[in-house]
Amino acid sequence: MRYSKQREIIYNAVMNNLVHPTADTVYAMLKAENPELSLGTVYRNLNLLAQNGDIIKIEVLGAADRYDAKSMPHFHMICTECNEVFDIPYTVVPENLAQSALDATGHSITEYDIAFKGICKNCKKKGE
Amino acid sequence: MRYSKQREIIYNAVMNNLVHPTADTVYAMLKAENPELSLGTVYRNLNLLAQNGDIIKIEVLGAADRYDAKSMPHFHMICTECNEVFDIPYTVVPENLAQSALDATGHSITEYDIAFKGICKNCKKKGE
DNA sequence: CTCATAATAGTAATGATTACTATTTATAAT
DNA sequence: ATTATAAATAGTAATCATTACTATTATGAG
Repeated sequence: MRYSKQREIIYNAVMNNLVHPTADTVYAMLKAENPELSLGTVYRNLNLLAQNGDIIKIEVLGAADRYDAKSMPHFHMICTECNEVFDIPYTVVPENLAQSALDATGHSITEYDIAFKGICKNCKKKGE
Repeated sequence: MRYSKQREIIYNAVMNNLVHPTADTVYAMLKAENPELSLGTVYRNLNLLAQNGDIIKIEVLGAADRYDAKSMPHFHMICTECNEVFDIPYTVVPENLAQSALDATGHSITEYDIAFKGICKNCKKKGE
């Protein structure tokens, strides 16, 4: 893979971002400083970086995909009030889940993802 | 909600279908016998029926939503070989998952869905 | 420095789904 | 039964996230 300035700034944008940005968010963040940047380039590089394992891609039901700095594997929860995405540690799910499913159905599970929905800590506090 | 012939045949199509059809599949199934049927009508009624609790809507990451006859709550697994969707019983997941997540993060989980991927029983047999 | 080709910008296309609007139709009231 | 009203439809256009396409630019090996 050849170096490109665009890929570098896209990678940095994801790494330095606290929230879990969508492709469009990354594009908007960078467009001001890089007016010639193309949305297609953002998509292509985010997917390349995710394939490479440099960042991770979070697929969200019925909404735009989000990208995240690479870290421990974890699940995600989307807050139904503020629409922010939060991390849920891997450890909340028992390790034998795939095995349980195999035992129950005969189908071999190679991967699974859990999409949590709820009210985040912050919104709960506000609501009181 | 007022009666409509279209809603009736759409409902029956889902109930009598063994697989988990997409809106487009339902449309294709019915179009031959009902040439004036509109795809928008299929979508609207599938969603109405799902809201009503008469059928269930299965949201699939990166693919068209699927609909299913109402039954015990359960999760779904999509086979990466044949793309068919199979049921995974609710019981493979421990009941306290939402509570574990709350304990670990402070966020209140109101619902969650698990998307399983793997190789189904049938494809596994074929592969041998 | 030169050249092959990877990566880009900009735009068009895609696919699932929803929105819109004129027309049709179910059903409650006359 | 007739009519009136509002819900439902057909058909089409619009939306939104994403990918595909193509001419141009730029990386980096030789």
